[in-house]
Amino acid sequence: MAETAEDLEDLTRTESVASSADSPESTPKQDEAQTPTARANTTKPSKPETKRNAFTELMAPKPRAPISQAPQSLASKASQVIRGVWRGALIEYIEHPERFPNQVLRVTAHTVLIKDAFPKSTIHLLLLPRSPAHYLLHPHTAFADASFLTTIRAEAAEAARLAAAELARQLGSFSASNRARDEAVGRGVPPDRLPPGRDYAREIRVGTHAHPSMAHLHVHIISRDMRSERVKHRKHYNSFNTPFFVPLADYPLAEDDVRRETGYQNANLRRELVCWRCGRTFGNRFAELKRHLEEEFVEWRAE
Amino acid sequence: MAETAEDLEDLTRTESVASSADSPESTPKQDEAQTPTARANTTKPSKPETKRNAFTELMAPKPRAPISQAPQSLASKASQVIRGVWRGALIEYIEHPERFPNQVLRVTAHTVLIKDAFPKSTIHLLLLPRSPAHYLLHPHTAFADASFLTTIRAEAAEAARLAAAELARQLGSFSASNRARDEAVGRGVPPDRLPPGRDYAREIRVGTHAHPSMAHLHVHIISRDMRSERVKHRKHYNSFNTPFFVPLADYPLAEDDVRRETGYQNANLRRELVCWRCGRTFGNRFAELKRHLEEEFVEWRAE
DNA sequence: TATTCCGATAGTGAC
DNA sequence: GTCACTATCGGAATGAG
Repeated sequence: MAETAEDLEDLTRTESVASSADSPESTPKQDEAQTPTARANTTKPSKPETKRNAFTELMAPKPRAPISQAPQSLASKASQVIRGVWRGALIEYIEHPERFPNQVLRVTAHTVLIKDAFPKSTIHLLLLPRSPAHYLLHPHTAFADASFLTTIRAEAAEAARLAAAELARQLGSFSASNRARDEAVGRGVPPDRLPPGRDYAREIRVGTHAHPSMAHLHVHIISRDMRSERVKHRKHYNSFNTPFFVPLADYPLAEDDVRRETGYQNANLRRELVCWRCGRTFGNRFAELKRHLEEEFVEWRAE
Repeated sequence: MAETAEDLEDLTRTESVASSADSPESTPKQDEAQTPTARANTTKPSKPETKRNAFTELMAPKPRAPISQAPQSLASKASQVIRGVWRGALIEYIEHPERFPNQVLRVTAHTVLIKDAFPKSTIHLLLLPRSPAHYLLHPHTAFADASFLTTIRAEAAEAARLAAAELARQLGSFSASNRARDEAVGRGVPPDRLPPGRDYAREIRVGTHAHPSMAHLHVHIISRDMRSERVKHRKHYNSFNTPFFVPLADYPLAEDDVRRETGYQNANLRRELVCWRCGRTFGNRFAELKRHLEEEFVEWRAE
């Protein structure tokens, strides 16, 4: 899977959507921050050699919350509850996207787009709304707000285009239906005169999980394949391949939509495994599904 | 555990109970027997470098039983059913003890005494009755025969003495109550004038399993400790440390003895784990019990 | 429905 | 209640000095 990891690295460099990050990976200030008194609330990674992400960032040593504090709003208290536990890890990307130049792909007024730290497909991005009024809401609640939904949908569409372009870059050379375009690129044909290639946008899905584990609102932008060594158990797979995955297009959900029901969604996660591509069933035999997905991947990318 | 393995090797050499084995480990005939036509019913190990035991012996490739055979007695048919499957592996020790000089400790008119191939304690022997009229019976049935029981008991007692002597040899130097004897041995005191040491016979248990998996009647002669890397799961442990283990002294069982009941014995195998020495309970936490048994072993051998 | 580690549980096949 | 192998399932901790 090293190939995949390297290719995802490339994704940060291929597009014109430069992140707003402007701080270099390492600065003298970080070394100064090693003294406990200098750390205070702005946490820094204690081991510079550790690859930085929101998890290491969030879990970095910090003093216990002081007994005497300035009065807080209810909103910031809620945020405080989340901070410092894994459920709240995404807040770091939202509040400090510039700290993660390797993960953050795009920052707009409304969202931060990052690479999922544990991608479940060849391409797996997360779109994180920045609005504090929304970002701790359950997706079903947040996307009941029509205006907010419209905003996020537009950003998600842009993210999906980016994901499709990266998928084309990574897999285009394996694709039969993309061959003419691929060869034209090889001949130096300018972009505006290239023949249409495979429609990779069709292979990108956009949606939420019915029961997110990470507290902050996030929309998955994920390629169809489910080929990743990070897919390690049934729930990983079923969370993207049953109605537990709620397409962003389906929002707002009707009040009586069955997908709101906890029991129904828990059952979805425990369903028998079914190949997303050929429909073959695998019961509980996850390892067998994994081997099968490898074969399907080869055929899928060759379409 | 290499120490244990080596010490068990020693057991074949320490006592005067020479096995009846007289054939060397390897003969030219075995190589001749490699051709399929020469194998017939007397199976040979196909890979000479593999350490030989009844399992490799029994499982070695052999031709299917020929369609046309001489008429057989019912007894030999029963034996035929067992032959060639794991449940019948012990027959090789019974019929061909001379093939296993490293496993067989003693052969008498009535029994073969072997080292268990997967010992569940520091000392773990199996006493195999040679009587074809008994050796495929369930232990509860076989030991309802008073005369047979008397014979096997006498042999088992001898086997237990052998086991105790080997335990003393392996562990005597760690034992407080054995120190005087140990030091006397060191000073060259003749055996008949040695002070009494620790009573290792008390640490040897003799009995059967209520539901044996190996088809041929076998009596376990096992040291008390249960310290062995071959103890790998709960059933291994509980089969020796619940009423699933039936002391030979308890035979014949009464008709209404609860230990005859299948449901009761299956429950015994699934019981929560309890340390045989201190009575501490471990629920289902087998790994924790294993670590605890290591500590108990050190204290037990120091008694 | 975060991951990771450890370990308990279950099914299979065995020349 | 044979073993050995593979895998599934289940709980607990989760950073760092």
